[in-house]
Amino acid sequence: MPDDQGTRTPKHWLVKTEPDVYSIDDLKRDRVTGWDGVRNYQARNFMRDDMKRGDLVLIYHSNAKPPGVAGVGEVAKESYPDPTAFDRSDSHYDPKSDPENPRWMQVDIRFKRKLKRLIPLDELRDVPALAKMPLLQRGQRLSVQPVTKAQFERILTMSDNK
DNA sequence: GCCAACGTTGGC
DNA sequence: GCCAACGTTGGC
Repeated sequence: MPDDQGTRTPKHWLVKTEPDVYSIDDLKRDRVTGWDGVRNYQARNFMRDDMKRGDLVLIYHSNAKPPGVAGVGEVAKESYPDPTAFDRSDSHYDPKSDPENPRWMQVDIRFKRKLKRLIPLDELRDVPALAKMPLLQRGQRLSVQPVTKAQFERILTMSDNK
């Protein structure tokens, strides 16, 4: 039986953003934002096929000092074409993405909350229960990735219990 | 700023 | 379909 006939259990995700470009504070200010600019097929497929309204999302700051999980959002709108791919003036412009047959898709993410403190990457690495997170696998660079409910909740605990 | 690890592109 | 060259990611 399909698990999403109105009773689908929310899934959990982690998305990366460079805070110099777009931070958790920017998301807090905007309340909802289109998660545009993703130009990796595997990440796109997660957004296009698997991210559903109400899914919970860890917001991860990459290329930061330190890098780490900064907050929580939720999927506010499911997959639709990424308009930046059609915009010649945008740094993510892709001439191969045709509005008639869009190559790149995005979801909208709504701000839920900042963590009480940023959980640095180093600290995540120290937790055995998180060892299998895609984020912690050597060399991986996926900017949209699934996490398990247990991993998600564990990270929230790390923030809230100190 | 460096560079290792990836992903994509395009010639063949 | 191979694979070298190139571009990007992202921690350090």
